[in-house]
Parts: sequence; C-alpha cells; structure tokens
Amino acid sequence: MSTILPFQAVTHEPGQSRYAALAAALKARIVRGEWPPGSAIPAEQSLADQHGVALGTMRRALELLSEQGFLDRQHGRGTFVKPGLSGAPMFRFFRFGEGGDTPPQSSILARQTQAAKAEVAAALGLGPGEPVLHLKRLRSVAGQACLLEDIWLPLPLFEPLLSPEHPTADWGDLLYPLFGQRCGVHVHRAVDSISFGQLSASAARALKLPAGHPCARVSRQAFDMSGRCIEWRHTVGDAHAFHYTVSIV
Amino acid sequence: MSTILPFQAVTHEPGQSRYAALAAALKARIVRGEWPPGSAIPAEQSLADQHGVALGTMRRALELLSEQGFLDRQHGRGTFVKPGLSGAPMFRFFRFGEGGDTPPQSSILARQTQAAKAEVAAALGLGPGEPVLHLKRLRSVAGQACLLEDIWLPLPLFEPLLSPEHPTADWGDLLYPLFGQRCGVHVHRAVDSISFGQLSASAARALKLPAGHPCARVSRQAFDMSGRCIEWRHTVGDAHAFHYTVSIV
DNA sequence: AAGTGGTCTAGACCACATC
DNA sequence: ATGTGGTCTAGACCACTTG
Repeated sequence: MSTILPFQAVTHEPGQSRYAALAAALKARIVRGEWPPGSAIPAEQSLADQHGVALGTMRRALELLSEQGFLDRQHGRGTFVKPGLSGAPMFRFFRFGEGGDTPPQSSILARQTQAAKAEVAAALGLGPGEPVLHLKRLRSVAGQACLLEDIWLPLPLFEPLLSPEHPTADWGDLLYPLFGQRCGVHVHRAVDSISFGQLSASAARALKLPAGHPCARVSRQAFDMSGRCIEWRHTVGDAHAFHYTVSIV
Repeated sequence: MSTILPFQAVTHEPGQSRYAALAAALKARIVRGEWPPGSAIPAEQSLADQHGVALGTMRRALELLSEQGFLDRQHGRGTFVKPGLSGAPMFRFFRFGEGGDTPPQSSILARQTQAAKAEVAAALGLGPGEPVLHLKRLRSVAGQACLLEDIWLPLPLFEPLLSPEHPTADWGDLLYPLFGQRCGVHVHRAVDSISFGQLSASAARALKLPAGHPCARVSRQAFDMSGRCIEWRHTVGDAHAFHYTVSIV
C-alpha cells in the first residue's frame, strides 16, 4: 500500500516557525471536522511522517494546540480532539442554597424565532434583522428560582431546536450538550461580561423578588472552534448571591 | 580558574522529571534573592553546564518558570527575573469617567498599627492579635472619589512604611512599587474575591454617595514569590460603575 | 562580531494504558 | 507485548540584540 503524503507541503512563510504552521494546518483539519470532537487523532510519529518533519517539531505543534484548548493529550492513550465545554458553569458566579448538592434545574419559558435586534446581531456577528432563535429560561436549585436567562442563537444553524417533536421539557438541564447532539455545534470558549443593576418588573416576578431588587448581570458570547459566535446570552440573578474569584498573575 | 559546580546534584525523586527538579532548584535561587527582581540570570548554556544537564533540558526548566511567571525570557537579550506586579489593576473592575486618560490618584486617609483581628490574621497567615499595619486609602479619578480601600500589612515586614520621614502624602499613586522600594517586598500574584453589598455610612460619606447605596466589594490577597500572603485588602466602589470580563476556556 | 534565546533534527529510552 | 505520549540528549543552525 503506497503512503500518500497530502499534508507534507505546509505553507511556511518566513517569520513563522514550522511548528506554528503545522499547528495551523492541524487546527484546520480539526475545524473542518476531519477528526470529530472526542475522537483520537493519529499518533505523533505518524503525523510527523505525514508532514515530513522531525518528531520533536510535531510534538511542539501538538503541545501548542493542547495549550490553546483544541487537543487533549493523554499519556499512553493518545491525543484527542477536545469535546468542547459541556456544562456552562454559570453557577460559578452565584452561591445559592447552602451545601446544595442538588444539581441546578432548567426550564424553558419561551421559544420563538425573531429578527435580530441591533445588540443581538452585533454580538452574534449577523446583520440586523437576520433570523435568530430566542429562548427564555429559568434555572432553579432545589425548586427555588435563581437565574433568569435570555438566549439568542443564529437561526439557520439552530433550526433543529425548533422541531416540535422535541418539546423543550425534554431538553434536560444543560444546553451545550444539546447543541452538540442536535445541531453539531460545540462550544469551544466563551466570554462573560459582569455588571450590576436592578431587576425589571417581569424578571423580578419570575425570580420571586421585589421589582428593582439589585441583580448581577452576566452577558455571554460563546464561540465554536472556528471562532464564530454561536450564542449570545443574558443572565440575571440576585446580586446578594453573587460571588466570584479571580487570580491575577 | 577551576569551575565549581555547586548545583550539579539536584535531588531528583522518582516520579519527578529532571526539568521539574531543575525548575524547583532555580526557583529556590530566585526566591532566596540570588538574582534580584529585574536582573538577568546566567545564559542557558552556562546554567546547563552548572547543573550537568543537556541544553534542551535546561531550556524546558526555564520555560516552565517562565510560564509560572517567575522569569521573563527575551530573545537575543537574556532571561530576567520578573519584577513583580507593578500597578495593582484594581480599576480594571470599574469604569469611572468617560474617556478618562487621567491616571487614578491615591490619598492615604489613615495609617496605624493594630492587633490583627481574626479575619485579617487568617488572610495574612498570622496568629490572631499579631501586629499589622492598617491603611485607609481613597482613590479618585479627575478629583472624583471612586474607591475606598482598607489595607492590612504584616508588621515586622512593613515597618519602613511607618517612618515619619516619609509622609504618606509622598507615597505616590501606586503602592506595589513602594512596597518593593521601601520594604523589599514584590507582589508576584494576587487573588481577588468579588461580591455585592451596600455602603456603610462612613464609606458612603467618603465616596459622596448615599448610605446604603449598592456597592461592589473586592477582597484581595496578594502573595510574594515565596508564596506567603503579604497584603490583605478590602475595596468598595459604586456597584453601577462595576464591570468585568472573563474568558472561559 | 559576539552573545543571547528560538528552532529543528535524529535518536534513545522511560512511563503509562491497553490488549 | 504493543502502542502511545513524556523525557533527555547532542548537536546544528537561525534570529534577535548589543557593542
């Protein structure tokens, strides 16, 4: 069996190291879906042969992609494509209940298509008025309403979530695994913006708090591996339950 | 001239890689003050010879310390000991003024020695009742009071800050450089905890806001290179000026 | 020109996971 | 026993900074 070396020639501009070019080439193969999330990629030596570089150089490229969160290297087992963020750890910003080991629950209050307003379109990188799916979602701990979320998703992509065969009651408590299973969308990274404000009358009603009660607001942009924004989310919760810890280095 | 190899023998327990042991040994030499912050350490080849390892192994150790924030490597110039955090970017949590290019100002409202209360002692890793220096500090932008801070520093160490020859009016707008110059203390990393509350009457007075006004609270522990806590700080500011952005990967 | 860190190679051997 | 990633070596050459 003859061995084909389709990736041997890597565009290697001066000013860029070979391992960086290799990493870019491998990343392209990942993003293209050649190796699905969670699956193993070929062994180091095999990849080094394919690209015609020394083992050490290929290792350098793989380590780079590992640092960037695209690969997961496991001693003795192999190198795997990172499956993406599973639980969106929104609750790390809040502390509800005491020793609450009960997992947060999720219920979808509304699901509808909309024309994207300016802010939503800007966040998602769409033109204003393009179709989006809007979700309103309440998250509870031990039956107690805690967080209220507005979520916007670009629509051709998230069409499967509109299917009446899958009522929102069956969606489960985590959205990101659902995005992966039903829409083939994997969240690779996210950016959260935090501020404080007062609850609107309707939000206060849903959270069973007085209108105007102080709240913490978290606005999230979530991105897939190719870098496009695939979710815009706005979350509010009781400001007194807010807490967060940051390390500065 | 005979060459002495005092660091050749590095305790190298099984289960630990040689470069990790080398990194620990080098870090010890840094923490001990053998190479002061900001100064250059010997060249890679020289260190490799000193420790009797291959160049690549020493490079691995140096890269590790660089990732951990102890060293700063500069192509063509050398490897330097990180000088420590200079500006403690407390204002990255808040947005005061508009295009405010005016740098934040600092004024010390109080400076006194105290016996550490339980919370302060715990944060600083002291026994309760041990002596600490307490500072009260107001930070302003364009003459407008913005943040009120309570700062506690362990006392044998920060004695120089009590000197009446250096009135607090001359301290300047940044504390961490002062800690370095006058006390030989360099802040290597810090941990900030954020929560929400209401202004006490006295804090409200200092910030020219109504008592009970919503505020953001930031509690900071700052550590030096050896890992001991050398500052406990409590900061409050108008909650409506608070904003913060986090990346999740 | 000399000295520094950055890249790349080719090969040996080790540690871990799996069959 | 086999295959995987992790460590270490020894050496060549490149790129950047400084005198």
